[in-house]
Amino acid sequence: MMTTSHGRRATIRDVALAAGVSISTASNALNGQGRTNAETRDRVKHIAEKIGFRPNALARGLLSRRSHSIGMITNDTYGRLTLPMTAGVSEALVDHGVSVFLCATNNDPRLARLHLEALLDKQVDGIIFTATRLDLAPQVDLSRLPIPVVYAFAEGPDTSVSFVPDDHQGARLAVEHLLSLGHRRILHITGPEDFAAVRRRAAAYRASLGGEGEVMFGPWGEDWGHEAVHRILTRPEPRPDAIFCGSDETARGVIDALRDHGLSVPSDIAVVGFDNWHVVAAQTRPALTTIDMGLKELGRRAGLAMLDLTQGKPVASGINYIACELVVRASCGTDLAGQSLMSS
Amino acid sequence: MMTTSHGRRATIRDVALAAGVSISTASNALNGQGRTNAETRDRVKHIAEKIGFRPNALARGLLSRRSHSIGMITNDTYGRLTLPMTAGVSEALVDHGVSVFLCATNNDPRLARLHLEALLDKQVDGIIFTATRLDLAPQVDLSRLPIPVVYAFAEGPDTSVSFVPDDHQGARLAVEHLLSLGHRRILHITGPEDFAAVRRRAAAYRASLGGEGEVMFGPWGEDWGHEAVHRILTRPEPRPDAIFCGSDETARGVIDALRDHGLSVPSDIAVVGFDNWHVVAAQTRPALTTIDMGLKELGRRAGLAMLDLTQGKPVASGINYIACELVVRASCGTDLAGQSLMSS
DNA sequence: ATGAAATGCTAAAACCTTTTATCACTTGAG
DNA sequence: CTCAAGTGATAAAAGGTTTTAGCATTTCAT
Repeated sequence: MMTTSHGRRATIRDVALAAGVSISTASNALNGQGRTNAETRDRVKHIAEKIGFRPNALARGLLSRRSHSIGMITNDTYGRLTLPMTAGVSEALVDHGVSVFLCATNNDPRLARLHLEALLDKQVDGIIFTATRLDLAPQVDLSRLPIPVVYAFAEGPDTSVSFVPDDHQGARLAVEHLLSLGHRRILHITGPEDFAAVRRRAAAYRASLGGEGEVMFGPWGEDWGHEAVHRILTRPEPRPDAIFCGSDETARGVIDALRDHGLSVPSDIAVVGFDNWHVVAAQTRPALTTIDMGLKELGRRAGLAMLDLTQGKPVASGINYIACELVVRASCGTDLAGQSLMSS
Repeated sequence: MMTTSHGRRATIRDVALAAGVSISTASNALNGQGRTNAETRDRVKHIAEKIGFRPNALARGLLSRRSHSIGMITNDTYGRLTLPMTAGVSEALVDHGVSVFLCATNNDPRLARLHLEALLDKQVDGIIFTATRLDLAPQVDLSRLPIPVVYAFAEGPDTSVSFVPDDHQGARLAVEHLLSLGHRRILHITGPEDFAAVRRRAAAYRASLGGEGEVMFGPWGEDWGHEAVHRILTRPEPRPDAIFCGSDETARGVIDALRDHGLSVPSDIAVVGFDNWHVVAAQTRPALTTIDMGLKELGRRAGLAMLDLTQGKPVASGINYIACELVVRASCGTDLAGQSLMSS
């Protein structure tokens, strides 16, 4: 990183001086604007490169009214959801010179307001709001801002642009995978019913089974998996041959409980999870077949939408559902095993 | 958020116009600089508040050469370590109007360079480098930057300022907890020896046992926990009465394996982990007693150091070790149980 | 040879704020 | 009554960039 003799970063003034041209000519040459002699242009560019000139984004932003930075507001201090999404946003934008301010509000309205004010003062080109839960509202009013707002893993008002995982499609993917492996008595053990995502997954599960099926709602966490398994094994009805879980944690609890009861996964009962939370899914024994919500892709999409918005391009408002993916590990048997089971 | 009639954000010009004073007077009044009549000052302030004036940080930064933003560069896409630290940094700085750019490099040198250039262009006041591993070097050269660099959960060159968890003290905490509960044959099952943190924890473990003890190095993950337990249970020597694990994941594997072998935790063997990674530690059965590295506090400290550096205050270079904390859950028995065991 | 058009460059304004130097005016002391 | 000091306000410069309008100069067609 070169600097001029007086220690500061090289400015376009230094370039102009060294090239023996005016500041405007230097600017024109570097940006390909106006009428410039090819020879002059090359000379200026060469000198700029030599002394390591890079335009001051503050000055540029002041003039263009675009700071090339956006704010991301999250209530997540833990990181499981936010960081993959932020990485996706950032990845989509860094090639366009846009950087991302990350603001963790910790669910504190005061902090949220403080962060928002700082972002607006810094003239961010837009704001992406993210939550740990689809149906969680921001702690500050984002509806009357003079800049575009995009919701990622959150649902904004109808007129806004939102990106959320396609829970419906994801749940269908899970159930259809089980069906394709020949399972018919599929149970759904999931989280609390007041979560929007939980209700959607349950609805899709029922739809995939033609309206049949049984859903057990409960708290998040492994304990509920244990508890739910205990309940179904101590009742008379026929046992399920597969369990679709609303989260990887629940699935892990379920699998551990099944083992404790002497049942083997996947040969006695197949299990599929939801989240593809690596630390849980990969470490479960057997490793968990589960649904990946594509958070990084979701972030990337949100970032691209933001880019269009800041460039004045029209973006369709409403909710964009990002497709989930099935990640096959061992807890349902492999696809091959499934095939042979079908053909036998 | 009020705006002027022409739609843009209110500027100090609007304030001056509305108050019937010059721009300089308005600025002086708002900032308490220069000589200003008390009555004028109040009037200007009142009007500024009324029309919702907030100074443009870009213009201000251009003049003061302080952008009131810093960059945070991480190679972590997963978030377990980075987000708590970022939240800590952000929390320490938001009250001073400083915002944080988060840059996930995904371990890609090209991306790292791109991010760094964008940060420098935006005139960030400093950069905090973070890694998922203490002994991981940045993918770009940070040693010749014109702005201060702080290392968080990473060790920079001698002349720089670094913050890392006190692995030594943390490991001692774990071993001493086990000793205080009456355990004497304490085994250490941990990660790969080429990790700096692993070697430190192992050294502290040995030191706490007066140079005795046995360390089993292996890969991270639960599998290694299973494998290690299998080894020690199939050999003739006397069994350990406690196991100190180098990570919560390993600890979970250990506990599960012990249960599989018919041993009970904590009554047969006590187990303590390292990380306090909530999803693992809280869900393990029994819930894991473990060491918390205080990542948020580490981030806060790094943020405060950065604040001092950007204000030209001297900051001692070198490595700052942040104290770990013991989090008691159930896998060693409770402290009370320990007390009664000692007194019996 | 002459007017029009094209070419290459530059001065100046604009973005918004803070600070410095300066001006006009009042007050108080001698 | 005069001079010095103090008071309250302001014009202008500075920070770094881009863009607009304009100025010479050259080229070309007539």
